[in-house]
Amino acid sequence: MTIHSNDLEISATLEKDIRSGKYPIGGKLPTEDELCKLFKASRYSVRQALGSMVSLGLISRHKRVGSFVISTTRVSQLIQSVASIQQLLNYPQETIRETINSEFITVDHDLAAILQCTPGDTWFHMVAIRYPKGSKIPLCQNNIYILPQFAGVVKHKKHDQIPLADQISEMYGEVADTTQIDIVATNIDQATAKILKVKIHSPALTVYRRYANAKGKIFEVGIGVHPAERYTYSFNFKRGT
Amino acid sequence: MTIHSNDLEISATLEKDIRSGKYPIGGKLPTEDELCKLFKASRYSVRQALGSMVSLGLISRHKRVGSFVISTTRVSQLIQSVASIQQLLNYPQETIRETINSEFITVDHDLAAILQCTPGDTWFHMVAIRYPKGSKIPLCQNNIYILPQFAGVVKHKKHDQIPLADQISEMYGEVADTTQIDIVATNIDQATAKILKVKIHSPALTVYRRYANAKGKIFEVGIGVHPAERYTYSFNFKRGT
DNA sequence: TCAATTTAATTGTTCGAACATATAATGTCA
DNA sequence: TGACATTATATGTTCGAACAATTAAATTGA
Repeated sequence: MTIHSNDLEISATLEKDIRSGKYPIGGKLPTEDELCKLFKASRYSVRQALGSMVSLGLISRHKRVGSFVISTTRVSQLIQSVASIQQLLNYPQETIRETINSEFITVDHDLAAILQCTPGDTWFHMVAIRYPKGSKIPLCQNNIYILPQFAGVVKHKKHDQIPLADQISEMYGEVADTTQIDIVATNIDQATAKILKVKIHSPALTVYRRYANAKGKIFEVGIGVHPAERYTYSFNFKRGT
Repeated sequence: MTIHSNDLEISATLEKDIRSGKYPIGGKLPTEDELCKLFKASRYSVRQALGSMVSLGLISRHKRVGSFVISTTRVSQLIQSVASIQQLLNYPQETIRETINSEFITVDHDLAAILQCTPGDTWFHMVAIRYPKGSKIPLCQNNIYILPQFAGVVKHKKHDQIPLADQISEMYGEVADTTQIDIVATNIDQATAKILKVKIHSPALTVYRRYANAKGKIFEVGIGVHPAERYTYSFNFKRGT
């Protein structure tokens, strides 16, 4: 293609040499200068090549020291990425959340384990039902617990339309850095069965969502109970790099 | 820090200008040459800056045309990434898979919907039970379907220890490009209840895993039935960029 | 011997220049 | 008018050079 030897040729050759064992794991690659002479290329191209190998997880580089082989194969990861917290739950677009109760509570022993906090702490508790738009059949029951300082979200004008975590982010600047999701199979108890209009003990998917900020502090926990036939948790992974 | 104006200053300034509306969405940034004069920097630094803005999802660039603003805020995504297919199921490290049956089958109408193939196709079907190491209590029952040309995996020496998808990748070079996971709550039927040593109709988590190659062709489908109290599907997301 | 200082090797950043490449816009000709 | 060729323009790639920054190793000194 081009008249110069380029960064792609260089990294491809080095990658081959690493796989072949010429540069073993833990071994040191030639310095940039040596590679320039080896490939008759400029330092620019050599550095482009080495840079791409770093991002592929093949080598690491250190000032004053050099480049070292850390793997013979590219790190290839399966990645799921979602644009918003709402997508994590992949509800059909058009669903409505209706809050049926909200109050400040004192955390007991059992709840403390779920919220990963200390018994006696105060949290704000909301119970909500989610319906498909225009339908009377509830999709799920949601128990939502948030730190008391964020209780003001109930006054948000679009309160019932956008996810609570987004409201908290918008109103208080507390942003979900990590989101942990646990999914378990359960039987629906009597009280919930009545709300969801299903038979008692029918199977359900219960989804725990824990939102934590960058410091690891959990500020919202949602517990969704979904009748089995009304909800499938579904997602997919794509191989990266 | 440095005596030159650098790529970070340039991209920071441009990002600010985009947020302030100086360069609105859909608008065109100055050309590289103009930016060089504007920032009194070399084209190298300008291009570094523009490159980073592309990867942040702020602008797009086109030869002969220029750079265009596509967003006023960085794309910030929640990302789950796993290193291996095994982690997708997050079984405890030490579990054993025992194959209790394997045969070639002809796909009927119902199964065709699950395998997303045509009724009458031939697949290879295996039934396996997974146990915690040293225990007699089964963790789950697995129905695994693979394309017939990969049936040779049963002869693999470590057959019962490494994930099937990894074996197929190793023996046949067919690699999972995308993996779709569907999770539903179910009741355990009589036959499965006996195998898993639980009461009939007790709740279970059923996990469908569909592995497809880069062309989108599904080559393995696994259906795992996990008694509720023995398994929780759990994962977490971290905010990217 | 050991701590502080200096040296030197290597990667990191930036520059100016040249040429390659893609393509929108323009021009040409039947 | 419309198909085809040409041109101009902006981005894409590579070069050689200079200096900055970091830090392992060597040197120095008490």
